[in-house]
Amino acid sequence: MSILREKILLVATDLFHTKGINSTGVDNIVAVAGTTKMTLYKYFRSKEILILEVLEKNHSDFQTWLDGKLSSSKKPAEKIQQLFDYIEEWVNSPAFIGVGFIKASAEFPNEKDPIHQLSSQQSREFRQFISKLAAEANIKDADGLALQLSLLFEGSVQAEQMKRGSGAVKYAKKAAKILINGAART
Amino acid sequence: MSILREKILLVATDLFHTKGINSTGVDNIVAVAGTTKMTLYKYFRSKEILILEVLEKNHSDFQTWLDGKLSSSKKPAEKIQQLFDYIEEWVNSPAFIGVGFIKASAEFPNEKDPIHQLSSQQSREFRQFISKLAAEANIKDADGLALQLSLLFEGSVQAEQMKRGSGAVKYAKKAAKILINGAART
DNA sequence: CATTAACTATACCGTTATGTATAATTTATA
DNA sequence: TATAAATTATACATAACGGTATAGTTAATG
Repeated sequence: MSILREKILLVATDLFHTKGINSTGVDNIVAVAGTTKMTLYKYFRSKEILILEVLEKNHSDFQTWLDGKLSSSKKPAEKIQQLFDYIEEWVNSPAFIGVGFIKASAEFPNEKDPIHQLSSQQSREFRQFISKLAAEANIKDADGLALQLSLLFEGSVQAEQMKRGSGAVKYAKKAAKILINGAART
Repeated sequence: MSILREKILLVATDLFHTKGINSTGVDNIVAVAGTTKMTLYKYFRSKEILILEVLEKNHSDFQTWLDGKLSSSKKPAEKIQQLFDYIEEWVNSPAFIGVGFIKASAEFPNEKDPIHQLSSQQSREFRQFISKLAAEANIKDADGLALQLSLLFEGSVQAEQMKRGSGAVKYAKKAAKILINGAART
């Protein structure tokens, strides 16, 4: 609702990705967002809450975007085939800055940490999303294929983080097609 | 050479992985290592230098271990096939705590940062190592296959970081075999 | 116009961070 | 034992961190 709240979320998202989460202070965020700490703490009780909300927004935004893209294909078998086409489009878009739950799990390695737990949950949700696509395409070991495709996905994002413009997704896409076709035959 | 120097490197490695790099202070390191800051700063000019040395030791230790394992196989075609067997052994060993350059690149996203640059370099070196294995096994697109296998590797480590004992490597191994066999036929 | 809500400005608290200065103390070695 | 090197102990400097308190200011709304 509030314009400032949105702005803070937006700026935090950007700074977290370009500078790292722990290396981004709230002073830094409010300065870039053009507001003050009082306003930030009015909308977010703590920095941890802010981080969690940023993660949630990122993840739901991506899922919404991906759902929209995939909804154009009617046949399930086409959907899973096109998954990496859209991932490639997304990763190679100028707006791409990384995947929140991958970075967050590295900065908050403790499995008891709420931030780590949310990251882990989002990673699992994405894998289940792929598994559902695979199951609808009548692939027998849907979970197994989904796990493999998620490895390619996370590996690609990791590679892109190491070196922007690495072109890793192109090869991930090729690998994905091979794995999907292999799984479909069983 | 110095016993304290080794101890500091060991403790820093452990804390960086279990708590994160930016969340681990030098006070914390020296307390666990049973020494003082003066000694730490005698051996390492700055925390950044310490991080870089930890990364270098991690990487060379892993490469040395992997080289040793692979040297038992004489035939090149066997080596690339066994790569993920050893990766699985390594990831599932109790001593496994993660891959330094993956975490470091997440905590230091700026491509100009020396820590990020070293991470990126180590990731590239590992990929080239796989590529050499593939080339020796007479695989045509050795670089392409190496990239794909490295995606599976980094994705697996990422998955294991999200949830310890995920069993992701088992499926990465299966995927690797499919991709290797597919590439070998070309 | 008056009231209320949203927002800014600024100073501050306590803690922790990296890194250094200084002096005392242990350990090794000639 | 005398000397030098390694290590400890401790205090400190400086800065940044997350978070709060207080007061002032703007903007919307009845």
